[in-house]
Amino acid sequence: MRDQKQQPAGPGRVGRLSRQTILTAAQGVLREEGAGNLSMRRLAKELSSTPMALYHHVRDKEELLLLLLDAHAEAFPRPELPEEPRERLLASAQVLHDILADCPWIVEVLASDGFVSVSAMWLVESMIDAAVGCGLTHEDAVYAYRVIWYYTIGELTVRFNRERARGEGGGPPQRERTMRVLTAEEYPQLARLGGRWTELATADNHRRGLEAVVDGLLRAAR
Amino acid sequence: MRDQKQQPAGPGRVGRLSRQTILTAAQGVLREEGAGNLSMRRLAKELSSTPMALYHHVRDKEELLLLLLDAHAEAFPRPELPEEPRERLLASAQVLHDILADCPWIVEVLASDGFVSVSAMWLVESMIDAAVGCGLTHEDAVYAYRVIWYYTIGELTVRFNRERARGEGGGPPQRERTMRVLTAEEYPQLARLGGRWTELATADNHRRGLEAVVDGLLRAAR
DNA sequence: ACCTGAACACCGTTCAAGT
DNA sequence: ACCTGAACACCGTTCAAGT
Repeated sequence: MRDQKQQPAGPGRVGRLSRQTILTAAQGVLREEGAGNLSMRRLAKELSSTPMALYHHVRDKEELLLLLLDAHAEAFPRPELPEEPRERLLASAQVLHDILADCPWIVEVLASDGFVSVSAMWLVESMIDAAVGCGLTHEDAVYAYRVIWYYTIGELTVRFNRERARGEGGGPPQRERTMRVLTAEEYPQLARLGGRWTELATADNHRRGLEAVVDGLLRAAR
Repeated sequence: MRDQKQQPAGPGRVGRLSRQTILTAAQGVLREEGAGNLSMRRLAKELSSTPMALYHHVRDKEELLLLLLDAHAEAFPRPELPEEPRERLLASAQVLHDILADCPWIVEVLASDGFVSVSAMWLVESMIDAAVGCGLTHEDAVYAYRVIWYYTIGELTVRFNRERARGEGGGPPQRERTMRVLTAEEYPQLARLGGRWTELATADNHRRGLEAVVDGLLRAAR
């Protein structure tokens, strides 16, 4: 895990709290009450401690979230990847997506310019290698990774937000959320866009778009 | 603008406040102090009113943001679009991106499953029409729109977050933000990913990725 | 070094009352 | 109908002190 070296076994486990106990408690809150309820104060309460005690073990909330992401990525099963480059690129990107799909709370942390977790860099490497194997220059392969990254987090952002709007994930009581979606009254031409506007986004469809994106990125290769 | 019909000229302009004055004030705060400082309370102060007064004109903060997005989209110049379908699809998607690129504050509202602003539905239609013109079925064209939408908001999310991390956009005093980026110490293989990891994401590069995505989506057409 | 209590500077939103 | 004041139920983070 990230920062292993800074806290190998020396300081950090003298007092009641440690990075590890904090992380475990955070995972508990996430599991029981959802991402919307994970706050430094809630977490302190969970540990029968004070908010400030936490700041002795993590710099701030963002670091905590990064640590959680890293732990999640590390625990995620590492599937066998195909050898054939294009298949390998697709499979790696799919794993990346699947890792993140389990973490609605990373939306707050998606800030970063790429996948930040050390525990998942093997995936980034796998994707770039596969793209090079497909005939892209190294620079184009890095760029291809970025485009796939954008597509992935775009899909996830929309997905998580929709779930949140529907009240999944144990958020607060969830007052009636009218799902502010365009109505035919506001926008008469809506019908032209085809029905089932909202029902199209499932896991399968992520794969389908992923294939299109990848093929587009590889179209000029070799 | 959205909800024009609900407040044509009847109620809503009797008291000191109206949707319009609130929107104008919000645009001011956005311009002067950035998205991070736009709160219902800040806005009430700007209008020398109370937070609750606002709730008489907008349902909640989300509606306010949607209204702002819609006004922005409406004010955005509507460029001439090329006739040729592929070029038209590319150009429409680029305009969609450019409209949103001016609104760092929409990240909070990107919840929605597609572009929600009525004032910009012409773009969605343009994209879907162009995709059909390229030989996609209507259903595939709608799906293509979604993939492009994911790519677009993914790119924007990363872009805005990077800007925020760098302290642009008039946020709070911005304490030293060490830009929690992977270091070579944490991840020795970092060099393999190529330098200029962060410098690749500019407007030009959005276009380049967009072309790849579009070509991938159109690859099986006709 | 590790933890506590109190405080700072905020949020969005609701309730009950005023005009 | 429109607006106010006070309150509810929170945030992340800092400061000064304790052991």
